[in-house]
Amino acid sequence: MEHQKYIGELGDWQRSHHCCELTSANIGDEICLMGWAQYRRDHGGLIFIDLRDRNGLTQVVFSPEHNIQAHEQAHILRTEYVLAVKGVVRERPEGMHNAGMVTGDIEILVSEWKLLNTSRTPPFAIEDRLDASENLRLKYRYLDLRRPKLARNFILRHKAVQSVRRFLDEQNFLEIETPILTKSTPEGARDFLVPSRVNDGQFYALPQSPQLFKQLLMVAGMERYYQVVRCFRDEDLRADRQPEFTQIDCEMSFVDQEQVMAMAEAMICRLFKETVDVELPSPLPRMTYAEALRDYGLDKPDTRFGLKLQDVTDVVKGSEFKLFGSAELVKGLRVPNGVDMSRKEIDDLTEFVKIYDAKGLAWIKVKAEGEWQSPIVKFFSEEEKQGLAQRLGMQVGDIVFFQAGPAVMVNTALGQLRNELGKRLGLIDPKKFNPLWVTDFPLLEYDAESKRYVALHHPFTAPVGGVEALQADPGKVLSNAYDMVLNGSEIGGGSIRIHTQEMQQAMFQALGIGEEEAREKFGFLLDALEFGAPPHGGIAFGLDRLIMILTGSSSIREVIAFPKTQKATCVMTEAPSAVAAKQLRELHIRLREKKKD
RNA sequence: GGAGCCGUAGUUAAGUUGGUUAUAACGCCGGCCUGUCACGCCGGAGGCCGAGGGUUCGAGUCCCUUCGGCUCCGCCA
Repeated sequence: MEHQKYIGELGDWQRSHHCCELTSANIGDEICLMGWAQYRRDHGGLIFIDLRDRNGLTQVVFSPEHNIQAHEQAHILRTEYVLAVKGVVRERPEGMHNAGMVTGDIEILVSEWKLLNTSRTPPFAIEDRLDASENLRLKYRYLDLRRPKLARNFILRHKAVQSVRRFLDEQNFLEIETPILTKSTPEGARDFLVPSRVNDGQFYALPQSPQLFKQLLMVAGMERYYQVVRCFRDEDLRADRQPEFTQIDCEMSFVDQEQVMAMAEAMICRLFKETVDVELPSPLPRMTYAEALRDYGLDKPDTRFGLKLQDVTDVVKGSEFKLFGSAELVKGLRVPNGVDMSRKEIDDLTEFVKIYDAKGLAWIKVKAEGEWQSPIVKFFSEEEKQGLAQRLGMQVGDIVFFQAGPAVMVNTALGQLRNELGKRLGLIDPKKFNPLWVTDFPLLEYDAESKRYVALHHPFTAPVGGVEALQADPGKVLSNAYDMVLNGSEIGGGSIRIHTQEMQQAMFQALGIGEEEAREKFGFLLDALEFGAPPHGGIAFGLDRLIMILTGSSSIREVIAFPKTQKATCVMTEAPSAVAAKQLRELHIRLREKKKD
C-alpha cells in the first residue's frame, strides 16, 4: 500500500459516462470516467489501462506526448486501483481496433487523472475466467461480485424484479409487507427461531413464506397482494437451495385456478421477454401430475428432451422372473442409439440409480433384429419379449433400462436416470427454456412414518369436491394446486385456498390436527375465515431459482449477493457466531454444556 | 444423520511403488520497453503440503482423528 500517499480527493470531478457506452460516435468528446484498473500494460513509454466499471471496459492511454505529468504518475497504477480520468475520446490507430471489446474502436487519451484509492493485490483475478475456490470467492465476496459474470447476474435479477413489479402494478396488485418476526407453525420445514427478550421463554419464528398473512390480506379486502419477500427455512442446503431465499408472492380474491394461472403466466412471459428477450409459448403447455409421473417419473419433468418412461408392469405380470413378475410397478426407459454403451458406463448408471434406493439396473441391448444382449433376457418367455418389444417400440441400436419394485422408487430412480442420461448424452439444448404447468396434484400424501396424511402442498389448499370428497376418501382427493416447472425445476407453485371455516376444519381433521391444536396454532386464521373471507388463491415463485435458470448458473449462490455455505455459514462475516453472555441472559437463554466423550 | 469428491507458494494445479534442496503457470517485486489489449523480454522473492496424532531410518505421499469447501441421499408443507 506504498502508493497511498498519492490518493487524491474526488473534488468537483463528475463522471460523464460509463465504460462501455462510448463509441466512435463520441470521438472528440471530452469525457470523465471512473472505475477500477482491470489490466495494466505499461510499456514504459506508453501506458494502457483497461478501466472497468459495472457496465464494462474502456481502454485509457497515458502518453508522454499528450501530458508528460499524467503519464509519469501512471507508473504507480496496479490492478484494482480506483481512478478517475479526464480525457478525449479518440479512434484507435489503424489496425489497433479490438473486435473482442465493445469499446474496441475507441480509447481515452488521458489529459488529467486522479488516484481515488489503492488496492491490495486481490487474492484472485477479477475476471470471468474462474480461477478461485468457492471458499475464497465467498470470503472476498465483494471482489467476486466485481467479476462481470456476477455483475451481469445481478443486473438481470434487478430487471426481472422490476418487470414483475411493473406488471403486477398494472394488474392492480398492492405491494404489502408482512412480518419477519412471526409465529412458529407445525407442518412444513423447520423454523428459524428468534428468542423474545420481553417475553421470557417465548420465541418468534422467521416466516417460511407469508402464506397465512397473504390470506389474511384477502380477508382484509386488499383483493390483490404481492411482495418480493425473503423466506427462511432451516433445512439442509443444496446447489439450488439456501436457508434464506426470495419469493415473488401473489394472492388474488374472487378468482378461480384458471385466472391465477393466466395472471402468473402473463407475468412470467413478460419477465422472459424483458430479461432475456425470449418469447415463451402462450398458453404454456400443461400436464397433470399423473401424466408427469407416468411419462417422466417426477412431478417436475424436464421436457427439453424425449426418453419418456414406459409402463410395462402388465406385460411382465406373473413372469417367471420374480423381480419383474411380482413388482408393484415395472417401467422401461428406451435410449435410441444407446447400444454402444460400455460396461463401465452402465456400471456408473447403476451406481447412480442406487442413490434413489434402486437395488440395481436391468438393461437390454438390441444388437440386431431379434438379438438381445442382456443379463435378464433369459428369464423372459417369447410372449413377454414380444410384449416388451412392442410396448417399448424397441429398435436395433437401442438400449433399454428397467426398474421394478415399489412405485415411488421406480418412478424416482428412472426419472432421475432419465435426467442424468439427458445430461450425459448431450440431449439437452442449454439455450432452451421449457416451462409448463403441472396440475391436478393429490391433496394429501400418506406418511408412513407418522401414520397419517400430510398435505402435499400445504394445509390451506382447497380440495376438489369440498368437504364431502375429503371425508369420503382423503387419499383420492385432488387439490386445486398448480406448479410451474422450468427445465426440470419447480420455479413456482400455488393453489386456490380454503376460504370457509368449515372446510378448513375438515382439512385439519383429515391431517390429524386436533381441534385444540388447530385453535392454538391457527386460531387467528379460523377466526378470520368466519368474518366474510372471500374466495381467493395465489402463487409464489422462487426468484433465486428462476434467475439461476435464466442466467444458466449451476448454483443458486451465483445469483445471491451474499450466500451461505453448505453448512449455512457466511465465510465473509463468520456468521453464525457466539454472543456475549449478557445478550443470552437478556434473552433468558442458557447454553447446554457441550457433549464430551 | 448418511455417501462421494476435494484441501500443496498470493491463486490454480502437478507431485510416480514412501527416498536428495517440493515443481509449473499465472500473480507479486525490481529492471528494460511508445501501440498494447490476459502486452513482451530479463531477473528476483515467495511453502506450517488444512490441523492433530500414528506407522517408518525417512511421510506432501500410508493409517487414524479432526476442521473446512463442494455435490448428492435423507430433509425441504
